[in-house]
Amino acid sequence: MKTRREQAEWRREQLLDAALRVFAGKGVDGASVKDIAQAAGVTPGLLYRYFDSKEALVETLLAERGFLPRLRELLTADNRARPAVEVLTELLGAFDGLLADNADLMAVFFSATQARAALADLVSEGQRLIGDFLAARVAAGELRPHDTATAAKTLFATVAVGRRTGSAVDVAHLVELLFPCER
Amino acid sequence: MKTRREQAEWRREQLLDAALRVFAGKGVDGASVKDIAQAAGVTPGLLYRYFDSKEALVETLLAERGFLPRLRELLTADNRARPAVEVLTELLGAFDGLLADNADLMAVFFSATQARAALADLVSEGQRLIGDFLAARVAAGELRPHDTATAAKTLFATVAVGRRTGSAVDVAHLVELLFPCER
Amino acid sequence: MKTRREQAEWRREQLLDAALRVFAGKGVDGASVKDIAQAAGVTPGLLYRYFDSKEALVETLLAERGFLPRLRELLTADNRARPAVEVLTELLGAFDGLLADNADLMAVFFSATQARAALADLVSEGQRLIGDFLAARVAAGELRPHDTATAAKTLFATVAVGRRTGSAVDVAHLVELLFPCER
Amino acid sequence: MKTRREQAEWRREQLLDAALRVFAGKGVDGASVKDIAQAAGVTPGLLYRYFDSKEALVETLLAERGFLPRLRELLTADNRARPAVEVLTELLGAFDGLLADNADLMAVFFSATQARAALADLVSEGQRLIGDFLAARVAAGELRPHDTATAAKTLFATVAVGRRTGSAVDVAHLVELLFPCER
DNA sequence: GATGAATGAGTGTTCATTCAT
DNA sequence: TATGAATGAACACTCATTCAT
Repeated sequence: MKTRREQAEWRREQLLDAALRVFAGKGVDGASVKDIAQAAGVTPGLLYRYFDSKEALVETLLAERGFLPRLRELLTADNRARPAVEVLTELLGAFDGLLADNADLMAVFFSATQARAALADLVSEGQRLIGDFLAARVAAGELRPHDTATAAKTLFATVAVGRRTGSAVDVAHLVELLFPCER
Repeated sequence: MKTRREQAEWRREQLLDAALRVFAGKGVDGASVKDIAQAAGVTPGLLYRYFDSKEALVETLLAERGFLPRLRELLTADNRARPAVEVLTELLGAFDGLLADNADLMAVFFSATQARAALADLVSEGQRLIGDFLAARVAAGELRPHDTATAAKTLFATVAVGRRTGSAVDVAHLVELLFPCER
Repeated sequence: MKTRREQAEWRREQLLDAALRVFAGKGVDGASVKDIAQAAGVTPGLLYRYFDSKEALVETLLAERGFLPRLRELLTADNRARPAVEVLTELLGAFDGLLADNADLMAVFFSATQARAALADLVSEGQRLIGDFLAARVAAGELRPHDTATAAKTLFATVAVGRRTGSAVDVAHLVELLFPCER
Repeated sequence: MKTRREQAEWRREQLLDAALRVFAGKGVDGASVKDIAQAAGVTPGLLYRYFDSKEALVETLLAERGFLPRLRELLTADNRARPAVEVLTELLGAFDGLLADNADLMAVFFSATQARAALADLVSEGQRLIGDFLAARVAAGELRPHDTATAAKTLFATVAVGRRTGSAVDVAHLVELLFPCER
């Protein structure tokens, strides 16, 4: 037996779930509030008890369901004891999985006309985190000195575009390609 | 004095121009037929003499204004006589410029929900062309044998995401990073 | 400590107060049940324990808060001993004050589409009462015989329109104007 | 056979007619755009080719159908050669007729929450015009000096309230009442 | 070739009202 | 007694589209 509080929280999440699904399928502009409500099995009016407007719903979705936090966790884990190439391979694999798990959210990012800033933030944050990791390994003498910023961008972009365009990337090959002397 | 035929062709192009501009700014779903007509300085009704529907307009736009032809030109130019790294650097620079020149079209691709297939085609074609180029050079002994497909994906993706997220890529660094032993 | 009965009565009055305020500000159609509930510091649902519908609330408001009773008191006070002009001046002043005190209610009357009958009743009752007063004074020989009905209408209307349009009436001047020979 | 221009003008007037009728019947807030469109025998969407919004429609109605212009004509006619009382009687009769002819518009004025300023303007303009007329006659020695401003308010208000509440005023009696010595 | 009047289905949003808690 | 989740119908307004002119 749910308390009222729990029920409300559950409904909110349910609406966000439905919105994510519908937005991913039809695009933010292409999806109607009615579509979302139907996907959630409720009336359109109810949506407005939980979100001020369709726009507010989109923003909430991007803010609460963004995977930046999880990305941050992933990249800041303590892995100083392991070889850089191993960690990198694992990292990119995990990132790729993250994108796969959040394909819908990716689509929302790309379709939301006003959310470009959020998209740019996401990408640059990811690049910065990977760049920091690489720089640390260079400083430790483990990786050859090179342009870590560009390397980070390259890694991130390759995985992301692979996901976006539906052609998965062979992560092991990618790392080997970018760090050939570490064999 | 234009012939009837020329006038019609001119108006068609004008409408496509306007559509490209407006779609890029507001997204395909966010832009109305009225918006496009206004941008072209005509009445919405006129649009239907040239295109069957808004949807048909989008499809025509993607089909006729796609920059794949120009990308193909770029990559198939005869450059066997020049060093691979030099050609690659020039190539990626030109590709970056192509994306910059067609920022509007990129935005349409990303915003058009049904255009994912077209987008994937675009990307994979580009990757294939670059991949072929790299493979030829490996075969010629000029580049070290490596995973050319992944390298192509990487190059393409890095430039594209750089454009998409507004953070330009230093192409020279990128090539140097991917082909360090070629100096 | 209030009894249950008292508490209910108090809440009812509180809701009517809030409704009067909100209706006056936004008009009957322009005000929502939510607006009224918020003004009363309760939930919309609660309103339906005290009134059957929004419409019923309006009707109750008009019926219970109408100032006809007070107008009647005012005009039927025993003032046979005082000069007519003095009484009239005082009377109109009091009426003017009554309208001022009930500006909100006036606004409700004017905005409630279905309340025209009530408005007409209010006005004609007022006119009748003033008319009776004037007639009595004519009969007593204190005022010159004239059309007392028209005089009553005139007095009443002038004060009411002054209130409605925000331009107060100088009651003393008005009486002097209508009964010039009594100086 | 109507030209396009004429047809458009005709439709605009037809929509204003319908709006006036519907607003008068249901009040401005109580009437929906659909109601008005139905009354005009068209689709709601069409209304927006002629007016920017419902609010704009109300404003246009008040501005274009206001009877102040006709009131002004009435009161500024050259009547210096005729006795004041005769002119006054005719004037008030005409004004009364004007209100009768525009009963719907009166209702709109009274029901439009935001149009109070317009109402006040209407009333004060009317009062000013009658006041000027009276003052001129006083200056000419035709009427006894008295408070012409209050007299004007009184005349105007009496007729207006009579119309508003459905109880017509006997204009002749009213003039006789206010100017008894002129007989 | 081009216009713009007109439509019907849709949009996001608000509202009066109900009822389990 | 009082809440607030939920609804269904309505709202003002926009849109893609048609067609007589």
